[in-house]
Amino acid sequence: MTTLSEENYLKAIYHLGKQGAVAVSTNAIAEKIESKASSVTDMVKKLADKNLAHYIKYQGVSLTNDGRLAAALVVRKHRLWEVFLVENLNFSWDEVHDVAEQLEHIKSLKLVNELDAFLGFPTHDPHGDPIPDKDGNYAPTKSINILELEVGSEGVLALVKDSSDVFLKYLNKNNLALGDVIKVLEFEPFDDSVTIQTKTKEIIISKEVAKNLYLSQ
Amino acid sequence: MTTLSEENYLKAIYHLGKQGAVAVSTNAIAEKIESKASSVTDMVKKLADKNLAHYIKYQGVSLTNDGRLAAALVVRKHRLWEVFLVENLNFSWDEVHDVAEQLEHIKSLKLVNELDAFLGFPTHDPHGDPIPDKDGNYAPTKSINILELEVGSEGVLALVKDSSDVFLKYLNKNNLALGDVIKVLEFEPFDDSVTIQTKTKEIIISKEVAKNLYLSQ
DNA sequence: ATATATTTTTAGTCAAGACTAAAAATAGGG
DNA sequence: CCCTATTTTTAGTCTTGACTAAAAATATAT
Repeated sequence: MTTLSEENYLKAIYHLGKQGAVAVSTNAIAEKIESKASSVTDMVKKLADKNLAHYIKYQGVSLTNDGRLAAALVVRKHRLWEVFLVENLNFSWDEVHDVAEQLEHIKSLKLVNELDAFLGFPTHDPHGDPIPDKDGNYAPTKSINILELEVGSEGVLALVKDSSDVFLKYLNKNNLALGDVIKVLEFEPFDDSVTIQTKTKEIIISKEVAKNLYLSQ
Repeated sequence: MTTLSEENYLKAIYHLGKQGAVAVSTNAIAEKIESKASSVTDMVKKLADKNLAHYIKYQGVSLTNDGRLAAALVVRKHRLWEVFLVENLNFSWDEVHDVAEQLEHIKSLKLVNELDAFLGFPTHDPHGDPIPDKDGNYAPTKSINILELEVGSEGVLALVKDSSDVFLKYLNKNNLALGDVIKVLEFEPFDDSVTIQTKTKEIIISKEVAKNLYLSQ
């Protein structure tokens, strides 16, 4: 059985592992989890003892199959609860994170799977992130970042990578939501900002914003 | 902010306080919570420091107004989640306890209150226990124990006091559920067993069982 | 009323998980 | 290739919440 703290480390390694790196560094985990490298070293040894992680001193960490499945289950729970909060309890997409962060640690296989069924087996959470199935798998996402599109192309806003409430509130303010049709009108070479056509108006978004918006076509 | 452990102590004192006693004994709490008296002493001091409990050495513990409200909120959450599990996630009444025991510690006022609304503001959980409102209050229950009825009187099964899965499974096996009409047919003086008419058949229940069944009329 | 039994508290440990400061290993630049 | 900067680990502490064993207070019984 995994503790709450172990689950948070597994999740951090899981997410960091997704973005390329074969082995994740102690410091990267510490930063993600807002703790210190020394604490990470301790915990990572424990995960290795439990056969949840591969760990070689000074060489970084990666998940074992067991560890990856455990992490995926936490992510699955997190995202299913987010759907529940938005669809059934009138939460908005910028309010769900902290609560889902707690709910993801509730231990009951029946609970997760019944919740999944109750929600109609959703494939994505309110931010467009994919929901892993019981075995930790999900269909590879094919959405593409705005910065990689051609001028004139359009698509549907399918994923926002940053789920912080500051960013989501920015999107709310600009009337941008998942499912909206967006058209790329112009790239500005000076600062990499992008002019886009939203469902209500034309707006200029900075590179930092554009980096977090993914469209499906 | 209360910790998970503090909340469990508050809940124990709250429940023990309901059954009469003005001040609850260290040993009683230890037994309820399956810990040791010495651990209870430590925690109770902490609760007193936080103004959640009144505590006099060797004299027992009681809750302050703040403590009682905090405890009632935990109970409120526990019972609301039980309703959700049974009504929406296909849990049966003997499966909900362990999961609700975890869910009751999720911290989010919005979550509790939205859940309450989603469920249609239920007044009782699946075992017939009353659900406290936001302020910790609930209508006094007027159901009466089977052992206090007259022969020939009947009522609706409104509350089962023991919510352990062993007991609930016994009731399932005998086809007894909340809302069923039950008639008292005979009291046996030798062992205080009771013959009752259920919706399907006549059965004899032991004193131990009868003690836990409450009818409303 | 005093001796004994029971309950409660105190004192001292322990494990989990986090931290700081210092030591060790690795990486990078000249 | 060596010297320095950075990263990672180790060693030692701290806090929370629990425990055991011993001491202190209270309750009970003759």
